[in-house]
Amino acid sequence: MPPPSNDPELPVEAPGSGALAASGPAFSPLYQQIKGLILQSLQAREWKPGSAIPSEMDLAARYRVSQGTVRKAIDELAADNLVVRRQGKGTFVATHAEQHVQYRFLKLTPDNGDRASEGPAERRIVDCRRQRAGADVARALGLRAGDAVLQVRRVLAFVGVPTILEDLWLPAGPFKGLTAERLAEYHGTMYALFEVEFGVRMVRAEERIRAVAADAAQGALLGVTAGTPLLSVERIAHTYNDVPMELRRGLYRTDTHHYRNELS
Amino acid sequence: MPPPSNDPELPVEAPGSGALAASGPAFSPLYQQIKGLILQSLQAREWKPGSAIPSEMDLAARYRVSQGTVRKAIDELAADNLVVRRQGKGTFVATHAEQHVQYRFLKLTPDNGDRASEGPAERRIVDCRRQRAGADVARALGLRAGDAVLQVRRVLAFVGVPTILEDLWLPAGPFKGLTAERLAEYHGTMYALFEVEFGVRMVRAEERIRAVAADAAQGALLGVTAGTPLLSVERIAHTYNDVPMELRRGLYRTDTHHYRNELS
DNA sequence: CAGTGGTCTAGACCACTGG
DNA sequence: CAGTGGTCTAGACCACTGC
Repeated sequence: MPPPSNDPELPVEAPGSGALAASGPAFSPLYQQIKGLILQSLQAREWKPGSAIPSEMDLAARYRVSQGTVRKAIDELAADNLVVRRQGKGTFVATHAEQHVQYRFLKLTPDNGDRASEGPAERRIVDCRRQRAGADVARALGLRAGDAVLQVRRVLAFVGVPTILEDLWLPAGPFKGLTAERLAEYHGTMYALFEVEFGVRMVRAEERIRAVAADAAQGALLGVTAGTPLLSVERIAHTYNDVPMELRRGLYRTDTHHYRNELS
Repeated sequence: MPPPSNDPELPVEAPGSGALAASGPAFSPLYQQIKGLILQSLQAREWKPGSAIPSEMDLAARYRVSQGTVRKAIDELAADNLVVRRQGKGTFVATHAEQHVQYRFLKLTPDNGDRASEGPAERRIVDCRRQRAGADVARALGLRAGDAVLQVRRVLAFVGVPTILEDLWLPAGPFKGLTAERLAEYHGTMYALFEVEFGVRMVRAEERIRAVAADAAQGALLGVTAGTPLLSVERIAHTYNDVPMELRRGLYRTDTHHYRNELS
């Protein structure tokens, strides 16, 4: 088979033939384009979280490229945690539910032992209300001030000790129908619920961490005295295409737990 | 060319031919073995930090494998930040010096703008002494309690504001001759100095983060009142082969800066 | 222009999974 | 056993760098 040869179903081809305008089109390799196409199918929920996507051979046939090219595209999707490869079985759409790694975004770990040894966290929904976004929340979520948002407040406890106090803000549109009851009923992480009930899959997040002093109300909920140093973890979680879909502010007690991070 | 065909210079071949004992040898692909060989050369400083390693073709010839196999090995080394690829130029041994990313392991960022906009940190060595390792330090560094270690204390300031107070412990052996003077003289990050002066290249680190209250002495050095919440960042940095070579405990002011982390 | 890493293909074979 | 992802090869061509 001769090189790519502009087949149907293939998007534009960008390589450097022909005179280029200033700040040229910036060559994009084939496998990147394939990655983009697969990404579109993921966003469109053509394949559901947890289920298998077509085999590399099938995708190669669909896009009229070699298996190796599809492979490289999937390699990157797997590196981005959008997809999970399982030898002998297939490639699966990543999911927060049923994933070995529960609490994928929670980096708090008990000082001795791992999180698994603690058993599941005990969760208590303190509050869940609909309100209008302030300037900060609106900016973080890409909304306009005054747009409707849902605010959730909850406490997580480990082996009976309240350890995390979290406030979440979600855009009201995509999460229409979320109530304290549904949050309380659901068994599994919040992000799993978002996937299953609202079709919103969180893909990436960034956190800003600070040390703060607990105020009286926060102290009461966490069982510490006002003034106790706490870790403030402000997180913005994104769906596909880097669209922000959640603002979360956690206050972590760090007397028996710590935030663990790997650098390389 | 027929498959691998057991040439000289190649290490053992593990594939699944022949009867295997219980808990079998666990098949190791060729490119992993090549990666291991290149890693050995890196550790042996066969190629110095910042200089180029042989081209993929040369390495393929040296190890009697195809270019693609070398490529995959180097891909992983690059993903581990041990090596940097530069198209058209070659593949280079990664280095803390002369690296675009100054302060590769420092995740503290000003609340507005990036670290570059602040200009270089002002560094002040408070102390540098030789002492015996306590139990904690010994355990972290893989030494025995009582072994000689160097302790360094310093303060980093940004635009005139003292922001970080750090205590470091280093095994005395590999860092023989390190003094406050040499630390003060050196222009560049500490990890660059370790590379250049002592041949110790830090490759990976893990951090445990907590919120603590400043005591009087710490507050004085950082210009805050006792009791101010600070981020406590305990880091263990490793050289090749996951050998721990530094224990560092930083106290970060987070009134104008934050610890930034990406999750995926 | 030669040399480097980067992309793409095609085909063979291996390891793992499940029926 | 067939089907999947994983490895390895060989060769062609492309994009980037520097002389």
